[in-house]
Amino acid sequence: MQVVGNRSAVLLLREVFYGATRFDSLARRVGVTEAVAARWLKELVAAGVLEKVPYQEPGQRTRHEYALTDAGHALMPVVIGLLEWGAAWTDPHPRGELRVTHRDCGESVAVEVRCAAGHDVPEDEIVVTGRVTR
Amino acid sequence: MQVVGNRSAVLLLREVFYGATRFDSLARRVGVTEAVAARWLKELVAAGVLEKVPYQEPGQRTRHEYALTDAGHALMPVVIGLLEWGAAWTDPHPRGELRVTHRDCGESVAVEVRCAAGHDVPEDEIVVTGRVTR
DNA sequence: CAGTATCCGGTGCGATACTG
DNA sequence: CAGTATCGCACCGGATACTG
Repeated sequence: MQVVGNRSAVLLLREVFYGATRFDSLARRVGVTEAVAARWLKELVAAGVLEKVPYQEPGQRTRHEYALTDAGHALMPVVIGLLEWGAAWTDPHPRGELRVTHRDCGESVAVEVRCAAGHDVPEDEIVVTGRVTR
Repeated sequence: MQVVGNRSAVLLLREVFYGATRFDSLARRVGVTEAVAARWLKELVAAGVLEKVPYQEPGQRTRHEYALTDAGHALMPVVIGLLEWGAAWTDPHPRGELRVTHRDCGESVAVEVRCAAGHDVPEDEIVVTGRVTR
């Protein structure tokens, strides 16, 4: 929650997932000031979910882009789940159709809960153990 | 993000998922004051992810418990995904082993990204369309 | 057990301005 | 394009006290 307990941070993460990589674009798309974007990007880098990758376009000066680390990629199911939930349970299609699809077959993707044995696990078959109900 | 952009709110949601239902227990387990718990529980009820259900134990006075609505249940994959991520990428096992398992087979559960055609979708096969990269 | 009321310090963030 | 610096207000949330 230290990482993801903040609105702006999650929104920034989402934009990187969408494909935005540059500071300016991220700040504008999330709708925060540069100061705020700078702060949370720094925090996300410190938390190890984003990293600044330098790159060079021919004839251009060196730039760097924000990219997901392994830990960041591992968070994407959560982002996708949130996306899905928003689409299903909040006001419909704020603007413009957004689609998340499988490149190879064109079908839309969704998150599912499955067990290690491969079963689809409906929520009422989930058991949580090891925590005291004080 | 209005619903889930807040640390305490997500933590409260998690505790309900874990099985806590009563005000007192929720506040204590999340580690916030009653005032804070009251505020976010109210917000979560207003957002339609929790509801207060009255119940009666024989010989006891009427009480009510907080329960997940359909929208709340739909958020659980996100909570589970967060749980999983925390277990995999942050400091290990803060205290006490917590396990999330499939009741029918005992295997641990995880969230997976799949497409409507049933394929497992690795992250690099995910395509996001319909959003301008300004 | 289930909250409500008040006080008050910390922080999130917008606005604005400036730097390489 | 990629930030940093400062100001000021709104809001988050702890401590404490009180109610049904």
